[in-house]
Amino acid sequence: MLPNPTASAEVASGASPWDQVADRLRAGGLRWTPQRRTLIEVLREHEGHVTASALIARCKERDRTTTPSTVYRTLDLLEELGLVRHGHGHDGREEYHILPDQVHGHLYCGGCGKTWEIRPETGAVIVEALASQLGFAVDLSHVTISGRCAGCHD
Amino acid sequence: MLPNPTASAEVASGASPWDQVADRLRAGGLRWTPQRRTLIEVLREHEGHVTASALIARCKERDRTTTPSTVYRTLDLLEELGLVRHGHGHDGREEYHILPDQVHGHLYCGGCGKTWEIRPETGAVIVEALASQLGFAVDLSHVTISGRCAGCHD
DNA sequence: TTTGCTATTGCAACATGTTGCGGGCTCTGC
DNA sequence: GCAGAGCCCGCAACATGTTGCAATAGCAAA
Repeated sequence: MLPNPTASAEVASGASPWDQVADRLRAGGLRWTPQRRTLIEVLREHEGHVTASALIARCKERDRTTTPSTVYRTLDLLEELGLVRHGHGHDGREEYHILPDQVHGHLYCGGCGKTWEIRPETGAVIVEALASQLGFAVDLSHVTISGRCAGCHD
Repeated sequence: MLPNPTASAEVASGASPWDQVADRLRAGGLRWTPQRRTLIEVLREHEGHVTASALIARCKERDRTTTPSTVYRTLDLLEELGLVRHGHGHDGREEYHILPDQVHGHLYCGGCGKTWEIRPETGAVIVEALASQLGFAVDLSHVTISGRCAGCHD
């Protein structure tokens, strides 16, 4: 593990955004609790997307007393801090994008059940189409678009 | 409104696709029950989109003994018959499109909370982008895309 | 260290869907 | 119009989220 400099100004290269969570919370008059620590630890172990229920399960492994409402509330907080983003899978269930580096959408194939990310170039076409035709600023990351992939056409 | 070209055979003028439901069910060895009749009656009164819970509530008004599981199961059946299509609203809750004349997507504005339909021309751009770049056949009707409308930009 | 403010937790209840099961009802064949 | 076959219903239990409330516990000031 890296040493933890906890710089208040800019982050030294190599530091993880998670290291600052405690301070960022306290700076806002919020609190650093064992339950929040547990969730952060779990999130550090993941990348990409995780369902809410998977996160709850992992938290329970570390702390048997974990309750779902606390996890959901903490995730809301982390979303406000920009550390996660929530979206909905093809079936409407919640999914969390961890440390979203860039906004990207998702495709779900009803044939094979796989999920793909929409590459920025492709996403840009969609965003642009809705922006120019309707003046609508799309947040592609919120939903999973369904359909059939190239390998599953009829 | 356009006439509805859904069925392969022609529909006599004035006839509603709902009139054929009973026969179409029986033709498949399925049954025409009071619970199904109630739901059909409710669906006839609606157009466009309805949430599942709204349908359940309306069914309960007509028949106090309505149970949710029956409604959901019947809606699944009707979806197989092509009379409704389900999708997910911006919050992941189920929504049903009644008598979908053409596939269309939906936009939800997180600012004002309104929902718009994506016009076929606009939808075509999106479908085309994903088809040509990824070979992915999008079903736009399944999800509600979130964002901010022209009136709600910052 | 102690004290006090109040953010946070865990519980309980609720909302929305899903699923397995036993008994009842629809339909068909006679 | 009766009886048999099996589709369907309602129930109960569960899965996933959300919300209100009283009690707890973080944090900072004294």
